[in-house]
Amino acid sequence: MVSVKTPLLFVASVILAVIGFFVASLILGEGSTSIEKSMFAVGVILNAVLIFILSSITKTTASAASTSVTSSAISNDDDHDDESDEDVSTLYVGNLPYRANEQIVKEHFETFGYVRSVRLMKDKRTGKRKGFGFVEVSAQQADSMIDKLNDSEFQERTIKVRPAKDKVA
DNA sequence: GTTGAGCGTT
Repeated sequence: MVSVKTPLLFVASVILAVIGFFVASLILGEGSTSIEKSMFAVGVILNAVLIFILSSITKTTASAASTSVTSSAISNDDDHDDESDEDVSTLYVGNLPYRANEQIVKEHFETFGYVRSVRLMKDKRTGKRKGFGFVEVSAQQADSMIDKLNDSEFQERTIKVRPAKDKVA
């Protein structure tokens, strides 16, 4: 946002400084020193900064409409996490075997209902699975799937299935 | 290549 407009401010300041320097040469006359001309140019730069701040505040308000239009065009999430169509609820599943991947977990959950997506949490550094994850299922079948899958056997382990905290649509 | 209670990611 600001980082995009910062080069513009720099270029504008330089241009205005050059213009201000020559304007100062005309106004102040031949007897003026280069310091006086430079001070005039500094004043022009400060004006440019002030105009930039005011315009940025104005564009922040004005860009709200254009941003909403742009964001609607940007928000084309082609991923599998598009929740705009289905009514899904996220389930927390814990005590998973480390060797279980997302595909086998999804297949196991699909035996009891619709599964939107499966995300098994991994360590950010090593990338190894941490033994729990989140499964987005149909909100209509969520309670039924929890009842069927919680404390059930999966890969020689008793998994825990509960409604996920926070991020609930 | 190991471990075992846990509520995360863009």
